[in-house]
Amino acid sequence: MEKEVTIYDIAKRLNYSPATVSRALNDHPAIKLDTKDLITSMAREMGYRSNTFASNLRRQRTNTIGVIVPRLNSSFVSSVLAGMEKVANEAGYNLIISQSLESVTKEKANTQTMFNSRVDGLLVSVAYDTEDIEHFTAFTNKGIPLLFFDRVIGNDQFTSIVIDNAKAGYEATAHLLKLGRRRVMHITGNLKRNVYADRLKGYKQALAEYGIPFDERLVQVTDLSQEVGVEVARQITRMPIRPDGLFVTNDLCAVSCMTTLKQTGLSIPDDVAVVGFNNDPVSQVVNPALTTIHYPGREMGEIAAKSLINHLNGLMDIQATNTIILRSELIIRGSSQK
Amino acid sequence: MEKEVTIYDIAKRLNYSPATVSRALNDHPAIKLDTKDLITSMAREMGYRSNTFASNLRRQRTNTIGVIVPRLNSSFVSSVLAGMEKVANEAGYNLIISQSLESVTKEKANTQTMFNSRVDGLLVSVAYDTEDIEHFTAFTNKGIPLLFFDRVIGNDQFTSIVIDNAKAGYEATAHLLKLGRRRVMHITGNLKRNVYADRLKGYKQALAEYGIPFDERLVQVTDLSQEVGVEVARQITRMPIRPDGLFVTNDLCAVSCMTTLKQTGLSIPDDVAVVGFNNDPVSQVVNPALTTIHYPGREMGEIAAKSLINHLNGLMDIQATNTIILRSELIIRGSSQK
DNA sequence: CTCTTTCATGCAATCGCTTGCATGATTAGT
DNA sequence: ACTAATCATGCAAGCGATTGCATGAAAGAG
Repeated sequence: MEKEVTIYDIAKRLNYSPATVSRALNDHPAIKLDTKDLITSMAREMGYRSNTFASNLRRQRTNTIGVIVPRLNSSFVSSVLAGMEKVANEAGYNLIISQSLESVTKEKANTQTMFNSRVDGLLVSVAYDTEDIEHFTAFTNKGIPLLFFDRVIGNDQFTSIVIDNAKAGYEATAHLLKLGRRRVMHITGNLKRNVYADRLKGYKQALAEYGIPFDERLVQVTDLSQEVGVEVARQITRMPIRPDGLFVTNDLCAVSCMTTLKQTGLSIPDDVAVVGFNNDPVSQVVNPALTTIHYPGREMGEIAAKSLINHLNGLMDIQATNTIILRSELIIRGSSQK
Repeated sequence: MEKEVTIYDIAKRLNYSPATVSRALNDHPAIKLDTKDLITSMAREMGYRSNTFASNLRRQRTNTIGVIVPRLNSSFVSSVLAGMEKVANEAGYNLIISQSLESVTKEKANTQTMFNSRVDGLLVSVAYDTEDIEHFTAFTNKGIPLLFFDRVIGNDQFTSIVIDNAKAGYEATAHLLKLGRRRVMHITGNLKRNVYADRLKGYKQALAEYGIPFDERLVQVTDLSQEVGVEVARQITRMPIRPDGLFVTNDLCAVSCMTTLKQTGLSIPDDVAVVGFNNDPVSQVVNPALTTIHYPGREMGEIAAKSLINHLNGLMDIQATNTIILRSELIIRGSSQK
């Protein structure tokens, strides 16, 4: 176990003061070029590594961004994180990531941890049952920037990055209606979450536009799990008048529903045309391939991280921006159209 | 923007010394219970939050674990991370996560960052093209525990957490042979990686056991991407004597290969029986469902994190353990057997 | 050749917390 | 009642890097 090398060691060795060493290492303009070279090369030679804590302690900054997501093991979330990590890493920031497991309680605990870790900023996609945002006020009080993505909180004081969920919901539904479907069922999640509420809005709007009365029995609020898909399929087969279209706001759930429907002898898309959401890898491999909404996860992650970092570096003020909307896209595949 | 509360503020307010406050907050046995209560409640009242940097700086410890994975957006990796996060969080550790994007260069950079961030320990799954492990010696020199999982480096000085890839490879292949298949093709990844080398070993062993000569033309080393799957399918259709079995060491690749084969009119499993690897969600939804090896990602993450943390807390010495092998399992589905 | 700038560097305080050692106050032991 | 042991707390020295201000030397001005 070697001893840790500090700027004092370098200073002593070269007969400079620690101050000069510190400045040289940070490329301070007041230091002669020769000196800088000398110091940096000696630092390398001695195996110096800067002590982030001492530095953070002194400058009151951490170069760390906190990320809170509902769950880590989802294809969408991992794309988002991949995007964030890339951007953050390039900008010299670290990411500390935690999952709320869809519970506010855990979300609050995580928020507190992030707060204590003194992250420079926070990126959040809220849990399934988050209602208020009090646990984030600590951040705003301290002026720590906070940015919501995907699952956002409808609140003017925070910047959000989302797709136009209403438009996506509209397009998904309109697509089915355009194909002549008239009884379109809609399976979605907790309507407190913007993403689901907005998609429902789009669904209703499309119905209205096609002159079809809204039937609330065709809308089901669920947890969008794979089990729910199976359950819904069973219900459908038992219904006296079956829906001829199905818009599920999650691909995994849509797929499990679709395959169950197929097993019971229904034909996709003839009997029921299905549209999912997210463009999860499964949507492409299922048979027939699932029509879905492409959700730009990676881009969302990149933009979220970039916005936050730009703000931190004073290049941009996210307070000024209220909402950033990314482009989403309907991808038509075999589950809705031959 | 409020001012930050420190233990000095609390001390002054209660007429104690900062030392006592510090001890009380850390539940030190030498402090009277009354005093502790008094101090903790005052801390809460004043909105105190401990300064991790000052603390880390002083104790030379970070309570942070670094994780380096090849890529974030894979179903397997996200399960692993989910497991790690859960365990780490419960034990009061933070995770800082970065991806090598399958490049040693980036892996080295990430390693350096982790080193500078002074993580207490490191969990690594190496990149596709990592050859040597010199970039990790800095850790061993400093006595920072290092633990490899999944993609490990065959080196005695490090602890590894893996599944028995040879056994899994054997079972996958033997399954196909047991079904009467005689020309089993094997699509795999870089043989420098233990996971692929071992699976190949298992493949060979099964062949030997069934008295089938090894034919190296039936083994292809690829990057296991979805494109490769398509490519391989094309090759197969062009082959004069087609394989009747296919063992692909990645579900996504297997699935894209399988669907392409189906498109060209071949029947699965009649013409070609397919076995994948990982039990990725896609394996269940594809038609026919893909026979695969269940890879316990979540468990692997949990065990990796737990082992590291136990080691850090002195409850266990990972130096003593060389390899931890998790149970994997062949899941037989329609792609190999009706 | 003297006086003012400019340049390169050093001094020393500071960030907030931890901890070995010292100390005074209780309590226990005989 | 007197000494020893125990307890609760305080003192002060760090941990390593940063930075406003000061300083001595070199360069430029007249």
